[in-house]
Amino acid sequence: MSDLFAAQVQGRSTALGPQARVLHGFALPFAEALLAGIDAVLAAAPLRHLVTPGGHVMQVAMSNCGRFGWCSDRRGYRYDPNDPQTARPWPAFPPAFLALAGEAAEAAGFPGYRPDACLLNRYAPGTRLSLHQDRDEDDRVAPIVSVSLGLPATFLFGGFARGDKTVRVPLMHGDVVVWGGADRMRFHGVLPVSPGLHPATGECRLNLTFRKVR
DNA sequence: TAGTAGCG
DNA sequence: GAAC
Repeated sequence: MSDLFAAQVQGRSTALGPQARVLHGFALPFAEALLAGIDAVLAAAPLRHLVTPGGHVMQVAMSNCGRFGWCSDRRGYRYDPNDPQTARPWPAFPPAFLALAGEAAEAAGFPGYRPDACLLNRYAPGTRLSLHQDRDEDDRVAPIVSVSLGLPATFLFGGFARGDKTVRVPLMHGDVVVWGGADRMRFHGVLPVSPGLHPATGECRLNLTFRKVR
């Protein structure tokens, strides 16, 4: 068994790599505040389906909050301080977002985390996100903090080339995945979400992905 | 290659 | 899962 992917369970966390881990249930105490924050963000910056540079409509519905928002269109991927749909700045971080992101990062070995962007993803049943790298940030060392809410999903965590072997990580409501440093540029994705009904979110999975763009 | 179609 |  490879020690990189050995997935050693230590209490309520599972190692996916030297600087990548799953914090099981870490966001549960924050869930109510996070969901309220999501509602507020989406009221100002509605979910939308972005188009990839290849011209395909993404299955995941997205929005953003924070200083920068991740955007995609036929011209490429980028971070924009404004919502292209409204020409207005993205909503500020709800306070609970920053608290959770900082505490989760610290628990995973990244103290002093100060994200400046948060991508909101909504996965309806059947929705997937194909394997990719987060490579549009200037800072490629600061961790990604990914929070799962609602319906469960299977996270794919791979290597540094698309074709590398992937590990399947079951993620439930309240789980947080943190990867940075040497593991920051690993490919990752999400398998199609199975239909279901979750008390917190209804018929969908919600994901918050924090990044440090600058 | 933040995706799909199409074949084994 | 490989090819595009």
